[in-house]
Amino acid sequence: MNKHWDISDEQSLDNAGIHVTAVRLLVWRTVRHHFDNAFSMAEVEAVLPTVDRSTLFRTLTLFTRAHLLHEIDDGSGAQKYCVCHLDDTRRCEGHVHLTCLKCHRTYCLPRVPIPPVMLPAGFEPEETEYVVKGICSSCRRPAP
Amino acid sequence: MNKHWDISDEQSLDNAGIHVTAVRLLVWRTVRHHFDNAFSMAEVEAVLPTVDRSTLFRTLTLFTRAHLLHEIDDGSGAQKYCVCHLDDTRRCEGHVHLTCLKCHRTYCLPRVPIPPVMLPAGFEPEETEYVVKGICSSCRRPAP
DNA sequence: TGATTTTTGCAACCGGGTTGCAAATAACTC
DNA sequence: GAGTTATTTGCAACCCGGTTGCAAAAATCA
Repeated sequence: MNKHWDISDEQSLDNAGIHVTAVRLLVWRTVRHHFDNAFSMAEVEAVLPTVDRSTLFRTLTLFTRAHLLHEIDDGSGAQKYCVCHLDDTRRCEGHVHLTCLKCHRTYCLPRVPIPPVMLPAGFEPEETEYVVKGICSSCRRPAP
Repeated sequence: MNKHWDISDEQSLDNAGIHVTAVRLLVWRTVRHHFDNAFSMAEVEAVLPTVDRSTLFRTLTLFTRAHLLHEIDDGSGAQKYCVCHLDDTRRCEGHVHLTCLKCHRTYCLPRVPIPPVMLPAGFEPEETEYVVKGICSSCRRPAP
């Protein structure tokens, strides 16, 4: 078992072929441990005010290309990212996402694959986005 | 049979409870007859340079609230709109969309409903976005 | 150590969306 | 039809998220 949560933060960057630097390690630690669901660049920025916006953008892009993160487009206007939690054997893409219209949090459902549909002949699919918008459980029952 | 394409442009605005003005009629005629697939505000703007951006935005928002248009979020960064072509009895929402990564055109598949998935208990769904990104047939076989 | 590559921060820019406000237009009232 | 009020429109400006050019800083190589 060589799952992500068994290896150190430095290791996982290195395994992904990413040259480890102080900033990258800081960003990676933050997105890995600070957020329990999908996050936007602005949210990371708020937690790490020392890291510049452009650096953050380039770092997140780098992580995404290395398949450490995957991008979610939840319609909020801001690109969201989520740490890939599945084993290497299975791509962490192709699953359903939930997004709350009230608190604007976005959740991955990594165990719920996107059901396929019949596409018109001639269209060559590459990836599919399945986002359910609604009210999440924490927003339905407000804090007592 | 009282389908949209049987009644005049003024009529369909009026039927939707929209107060008809010159600009609104112009915009409605354009989006109805000029585009064969989903369009962005910028595209309408390019066709109607006399109409101001803010007016266009407010008009499209008005049409959307009146269910003459529906919004599509295809991940291009720009909000897309599409004329609702189905009868009043069926909502024109809840179908699959295609978007081409090359030409950035977005197509409605109004006859392909979104297959449902099992959602976690406590989440109250309101609407679902199902967008397939890929290469459309016109982009696969380039013009001879 | 000095030269070269990579990474980072700063500044500025871009596109799409959105708002406040005043002018223009339309609708009411007398 | 003139005067008043409400609605619609255009202008300007702003906001936000994303993105790029460039030079300073840091790391790597020789």
